[in-house]
Amino acid sequence: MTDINKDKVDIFAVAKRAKVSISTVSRSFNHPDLVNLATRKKIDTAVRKLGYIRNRAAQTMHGIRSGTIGLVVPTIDHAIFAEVIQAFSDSVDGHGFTILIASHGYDLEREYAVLRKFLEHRVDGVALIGEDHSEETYDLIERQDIHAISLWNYNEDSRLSCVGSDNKLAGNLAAQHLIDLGHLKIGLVFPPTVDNDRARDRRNGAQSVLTKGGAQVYPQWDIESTYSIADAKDAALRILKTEHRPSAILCGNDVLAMGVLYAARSCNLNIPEDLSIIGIGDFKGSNEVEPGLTTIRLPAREIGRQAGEYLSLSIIGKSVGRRRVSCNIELIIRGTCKPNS
Amino acid sequence: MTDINKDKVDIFAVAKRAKVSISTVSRSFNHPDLVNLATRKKIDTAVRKLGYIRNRAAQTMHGIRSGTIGLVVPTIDHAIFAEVIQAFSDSVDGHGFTILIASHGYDLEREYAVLRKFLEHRVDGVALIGEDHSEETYDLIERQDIHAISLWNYNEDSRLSCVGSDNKLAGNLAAQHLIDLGHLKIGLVFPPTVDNDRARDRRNGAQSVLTKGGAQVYPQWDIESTYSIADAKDAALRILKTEHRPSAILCGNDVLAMGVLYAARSCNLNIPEDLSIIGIGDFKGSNEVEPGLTTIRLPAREIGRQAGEYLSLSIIGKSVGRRRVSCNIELIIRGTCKPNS
DNA sequence: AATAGTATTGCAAATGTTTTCATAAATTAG
DNA sequence: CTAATTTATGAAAACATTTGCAATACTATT
Repeated sequence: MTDINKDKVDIFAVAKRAKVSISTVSRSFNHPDLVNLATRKKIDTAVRKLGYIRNRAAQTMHGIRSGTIGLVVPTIDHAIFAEVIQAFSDSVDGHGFTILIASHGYDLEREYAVLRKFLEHRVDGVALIGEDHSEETYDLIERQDIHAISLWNYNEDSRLSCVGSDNKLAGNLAAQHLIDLGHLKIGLVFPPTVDNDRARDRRNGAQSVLTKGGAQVYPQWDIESTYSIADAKDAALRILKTEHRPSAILCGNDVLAMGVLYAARSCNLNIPEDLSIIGIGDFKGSNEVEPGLTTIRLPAREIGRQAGEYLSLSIIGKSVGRRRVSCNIELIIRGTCKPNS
Repeated sequence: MTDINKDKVDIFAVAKRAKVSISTVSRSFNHPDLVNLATRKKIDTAVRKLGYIRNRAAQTMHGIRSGTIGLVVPTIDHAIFAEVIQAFSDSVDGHGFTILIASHGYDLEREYAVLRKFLEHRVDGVALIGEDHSEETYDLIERQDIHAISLWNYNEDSRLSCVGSDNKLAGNLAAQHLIDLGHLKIGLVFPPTVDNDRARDRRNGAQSVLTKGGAQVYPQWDIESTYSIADAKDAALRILKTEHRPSAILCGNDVLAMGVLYAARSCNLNIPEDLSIIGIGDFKGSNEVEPGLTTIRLPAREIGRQAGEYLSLSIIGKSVGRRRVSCNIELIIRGTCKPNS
């Protein structure tokens, strides 16, 4: 019986079967040019016959990179993050990295816990969403001196490298568009802004332009809604059912805007004749809905791609130092806004 | 200088600082009951001061589980998968597992490659979507004898354990509803069915009921659309603009149904008066759109949760053998279908 | 006070690789 | 034909842990 160690298929089994030493086997994987073609073929055959699969855990122990990148997001199940995650994944995949993913549900303590878990797995780098993180989290990243990047928001003073868009500017642009159209009675539908710098920046950006433009935002028109189309619809119904309603509603993102749009329709309001609506994000479907949603386009795929690219290169060592990348945003005019009469 | 090995913070550094042997440090992590409380405290302090983080790669080499689960999906950026992924992630997270994720873009060769990569990382288990996989993929899973599960589709003959819904039945139910309402001129909008058993099952399920019910599906009403609201809208416009159009359209999923709904609106057709639409899935927003989308609800979260639970337990060893779980689906009647006049 | 446990700790082997160094074989140059 | 290279391979140390076994120290019996 040649198969003494029955089923354990490790590098020894391969070496034995190919009648060479384990060094040669290892070399044939890592530096094939250093081993004879005939030998390599023998090894290859043995590998195939035995169904050998290399053990990265063992490799990682030599200071060799684990080939993994940790991605921590608030939640996977949001149109917006799903798109970023996909692009990020494709991008790092191209460099041979595998993604460890986890969500924290907007709980920064959980975010910290997830980060620690990732570090136990010796990820080569981590990507976080936005800039609101606990001090512990930032500390950990700095002490462990791990490659890290913040996605989605752009901030010239970011503590980490970042790839994202200027969310404050997004708020500015949306508000300015409404002001330019002559709207003065404006409603706001935003997600909770605590521990969420993206939403906060947009909101502040919008507010400042509105104030400057002389618009009124009555408190009862300023509502908070979780990131959910159902919630946003409910919330919007509350504003729209009153006699005294705004002529336009500015939404923190396109999902909320969709909710508002549906709410308007269920009140038999015509869009944009009876109400203007503007969103932020330009998600899938925003262009197809009738009428098409006027919004601020944030280049989700571009952000994910660039972030993945930068982080990969920075790990591989082809790029160093902090970098801050700002991805362009633009106003997309479709059918949900019209001049105030 | 006590810190000879400058920065390398491993179990030795901790041991030295706590003035105990590395065995004791290791034990204090893995079998705390076997080490004296005072010693444990010393170790704890050392760990904190040094910022030590355990190395799972080294642990994994002892046959200890890696604590990771590989999840391979066609794509992350689909409403439907995002929801399943989130639920699955939450579920396995509760058992201490971390997810490795990758997408293959409906390319089964890439799926195989991803699976191999995961196995190099010594994942404790893998989850795949559906039952269409290459023979190589099935082989690999069987030869490596790894815990595996197929999500999303239920099939009593599945080769792997599975947690999902009966997609054929979903097709049946959708078609039956239209038949029951007296529709006979029916259009079909489905995604490509090659290498996609879920879509294929739905389609076959729908077809068989339609045929039995005496409905007509003219070839020009039978269209294929990628999983995209934009594509579906375009496709639907082609049918709807003709004089001779169906009285109802059955869609392979809710995203496509949304596309059809928007297409109808842009043709100034009233839903459901001029056209009935039924989807499959019951995604977010399907309830909120006006009118609400009639559809077949597939319990995405439930599937993700149960799959995560089963796979975790099966890895931990609390459950064994193949299991096939069928998650209930139901017809959700909303506003997009009405009896044919 | 001696004996038998029991609680606590350390030593050393083991885990599956990679890599340095040394050695042997083959090739080339002189 | 010998010396000098070059090519190809193997032995053993290293990586960061866990764990079986042995040794020591303590506690409770009688």
